[in-house]
Amino acid sequence: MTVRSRFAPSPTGYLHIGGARTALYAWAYARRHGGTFILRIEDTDVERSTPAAVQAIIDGMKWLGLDHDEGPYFQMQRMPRYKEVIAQMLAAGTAYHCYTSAGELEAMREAQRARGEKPRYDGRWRPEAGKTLPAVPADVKPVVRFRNPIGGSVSWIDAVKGKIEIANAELDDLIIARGDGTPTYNFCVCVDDRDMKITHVIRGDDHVNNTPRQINILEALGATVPVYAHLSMILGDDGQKLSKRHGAVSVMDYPAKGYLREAVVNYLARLGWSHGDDEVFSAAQFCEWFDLDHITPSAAQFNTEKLNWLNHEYIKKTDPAALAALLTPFLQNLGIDVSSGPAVSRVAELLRDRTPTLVDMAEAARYFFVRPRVDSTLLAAHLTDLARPALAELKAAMADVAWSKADLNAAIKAGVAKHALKMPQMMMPLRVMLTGQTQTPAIDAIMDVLGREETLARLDFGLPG
RNA sequence: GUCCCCAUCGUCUAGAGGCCUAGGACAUUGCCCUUUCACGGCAGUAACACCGGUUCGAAUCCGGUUGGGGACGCCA
Repeated sequence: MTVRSRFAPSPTGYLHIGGARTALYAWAYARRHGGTFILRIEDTDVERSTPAAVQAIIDGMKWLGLDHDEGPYFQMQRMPRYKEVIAQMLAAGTAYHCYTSAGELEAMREAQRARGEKPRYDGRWRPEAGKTLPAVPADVKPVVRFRNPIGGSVSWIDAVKGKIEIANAELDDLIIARGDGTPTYNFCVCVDDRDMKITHVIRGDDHVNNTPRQINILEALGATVPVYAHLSMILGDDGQKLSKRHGAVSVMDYPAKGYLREAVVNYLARLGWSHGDDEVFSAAQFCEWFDLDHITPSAAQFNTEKLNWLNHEYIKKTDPAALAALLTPFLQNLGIDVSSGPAVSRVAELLRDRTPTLVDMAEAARYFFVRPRVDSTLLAAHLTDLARPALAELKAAMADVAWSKADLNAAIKAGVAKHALKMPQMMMPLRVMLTGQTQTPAIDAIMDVLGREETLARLDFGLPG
């Protein structure tokens, strides 16, 4: 059997982190088994669906590197097909017209809730042998309802959660076509999954309750029931549910915040799935390893600190030239003119080990391109009278020292030795004068990257004579 | 209210009856390295929600309790 998996988002907003993980898993499963990954846009909610959201989903998947083999299919373009199937079901008696108005339905639910019952349709228009149906009202456009089996139960072996069984008594006759004739979600999913020969449905946890209904419809259609794998939700950093109000983040926020694709994919892959003790692995490796058996059934809390760590791991491994290309837009965002300073790759190489995101790196890189304002109090805290003559001598010596890290280092050490200073007494004032701060990479390396002219220019600050 | 799901260190997780005095990773603490800060290295703190049962033996199986989450739309 060839695996056919799908990602079927509804285009009502950006691709959020939970959706991204769902897509990643469905994609990886297809890749793992040499199968087909299908993108299907579930846009039957005309009110809320937008072309911008479709684009956002496609952009998000593209950034993550999740390529689809088929689609995108749009449900709105499959209307004739749905109507055809509805007509067949009506003819076969697996569906029927219901003239109960929306208002009546609401009242019914209200009464049921008041009685402490589970709200559901009471089946008043469901045809039964020997049953007299109400008179058809003239002013109501009927909906079409699925004729759900009455007795017994529906069960399936969920690839993540194990066996789940739900009594048919819990299910009512759901609406599969609205008064205006447009089909509804649960029905479209069934027709599509059947027509597209989906073998594995990997989707969010919130669909567990829809699954028995879909299985019933699939069976009424004479279709094969796919394997279901329901993924638990991702909680926010604070353990709260992710929602629009509560930091539901778009995947595209991550590149904007300076995260690397590899890190986000790796993090998402690892959030809710595991392969022994492996933590850092590529998308390709993930595709080789991914299986449904090692997906965690419980909800997972997003942990930005771990993402930061992972991102840093990837940044440390990225070569300076590639890093420079990634970093440059972030520098420009800070209003930095990259042509005004050293090669970005040299800066990136120095900063690589110390900054977990590209945003952090860009901020840390500022003084390489923009001469810092040196706080006199800060300088005074590190510049002792003992060091002044040594620094002045050093500056003079630097006019002709060979401009390499090693030679600069030697010159500094010579000064330290000659004036019987401790290393920090020399290093710290240099650091502050050169960068305006006390936490930076090695001083000789900074000078090397900054260049003779710029270094000497900066050493004018606060130095006597 | 009804139904469904979930439950191992603060967090992500390993674990599919003995390999577990519960392993890894992030975070955290201490030490080392060091030219500051990092990086790196080493060490430490830290968990099987609770109660019963099955078994020679349970984190692992079963039941219940508690806690958390989800679903009950002419939304998807």
